[in-house]
Amino acid sequence: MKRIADSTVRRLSMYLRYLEELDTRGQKTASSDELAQLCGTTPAQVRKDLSFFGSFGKRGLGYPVHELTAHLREILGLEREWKVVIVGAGKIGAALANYRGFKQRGFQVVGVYDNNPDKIGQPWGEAIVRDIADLERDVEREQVLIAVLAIPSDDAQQVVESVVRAGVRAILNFAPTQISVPPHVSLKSVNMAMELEGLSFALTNAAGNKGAA
Amino acid sequence: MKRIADSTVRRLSMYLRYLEELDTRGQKTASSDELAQLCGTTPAQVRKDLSFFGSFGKRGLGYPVHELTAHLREILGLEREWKVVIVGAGKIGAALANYRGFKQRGFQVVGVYDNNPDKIGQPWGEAIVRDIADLERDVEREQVLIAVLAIPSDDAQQVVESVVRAGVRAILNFAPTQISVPPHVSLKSVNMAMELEGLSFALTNAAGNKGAA
DNA sequence: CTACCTTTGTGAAGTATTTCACAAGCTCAA
DNA sequence: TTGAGCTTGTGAAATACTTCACAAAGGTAG
Repeated sequence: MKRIADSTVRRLSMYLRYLEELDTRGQKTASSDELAQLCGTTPAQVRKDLSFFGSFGKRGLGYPVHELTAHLREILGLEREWKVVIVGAGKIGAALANYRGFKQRGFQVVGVYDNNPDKIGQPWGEAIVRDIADLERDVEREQVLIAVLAIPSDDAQQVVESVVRAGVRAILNFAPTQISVPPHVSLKSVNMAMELEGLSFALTNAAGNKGAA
Repeated sequence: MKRIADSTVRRLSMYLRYLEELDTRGQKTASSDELAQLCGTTPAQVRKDLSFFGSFGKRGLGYPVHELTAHLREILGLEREWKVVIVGAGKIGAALANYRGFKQRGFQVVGVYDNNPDKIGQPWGEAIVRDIADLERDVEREQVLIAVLAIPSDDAQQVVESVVRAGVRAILNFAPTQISVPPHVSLKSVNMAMELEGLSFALTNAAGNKGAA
């Protein structure tokens, strides 16, 4: 199968979000045009994105909402549960663990870790903060495949290496630093400073910039 | 001036981060190769990115760390202070307000707003949570140009319209929904669900995916 | 059953971004 | 001053992504 662009995957995720909403409302079909408007893209883009994975629509009618929802879930790998560990019991970690969409989409937080003795053992949402010293062992035993890093930059690479050794295959990094992973591990980084600086740039060099989502 | 790609701006931001580090350590020059390795990109990319804005390097030697740092700050619009309001006094808002890099880079949080009566008036970091009803008036009076939205999806569009009316020109949106802004307003969205689903996709369709930063 | 309207799926065209590759410039050493 | 060794800056090539545009279907009304 052809390589799928990252931008395409992000849009699929967005289509899914709005299809679920339409499905809840009982809408039976949606055209590429309708989806495009909801998601802020173009009809051609919607059709092209979906066409990488099959022919889900009916000409003259549009896409069957409920079925397409199921297809997208499958494509994105959301039919199964993914075990996730959160490393770093700070504010970002808390925001993530709190986030409802998380569980809804099949991401099950099996543990929260920190290296601060004041936090270890404290209750934290439904869980209890564990010692980061146990992270590697736990990840291996529970076969966790996804780790979310919400820790200071200096500790990030070290934790990455530890969880990768333990079998983690995907990492979502909130530390504002570059980290490196072996080729078989997927990595996404979210960097708030970068986003804000992007806005600063846009404001500074304003000359009819259109804002991008 | 030619339009600068979003990806380029993000990399500039990253170069800046590492240049500051090198500068602190007293390193005088850095080659495109060194920067590329630190940032996980290629030397050609570094040179091309910088070349959009001028010739900062010396052939045979590399880029002068301290000067380039200053140039990048200027390019990114970080020489001035930007007033920022945070809308939504939840976990994400807290994570942002807490974030040191924020102030360091010249983003000054002038107010935190919420619509929950239990939160309004409560201390929150160094500030006090204000009533969202006052948001529009305050933004206008203080001439705030940047708003960060950390509120539920349903409220997002409405708040956007309010702050845009009040003069905001850039929005960083953490609500997992599509929002629309007039052409003169810049918008960036961070969507954790989307990132995680991207990882789920990568794991599901694993076939030698290289992890992207 | 036919005519007409709508909307998909998709090659081809058009843009945008990244990578290549190399002339030109700077430093240093002798 | 010259030559060797690096490293930049940049058109051109390659690749990636988006948009176009239209034939092929499905639906519906009469």
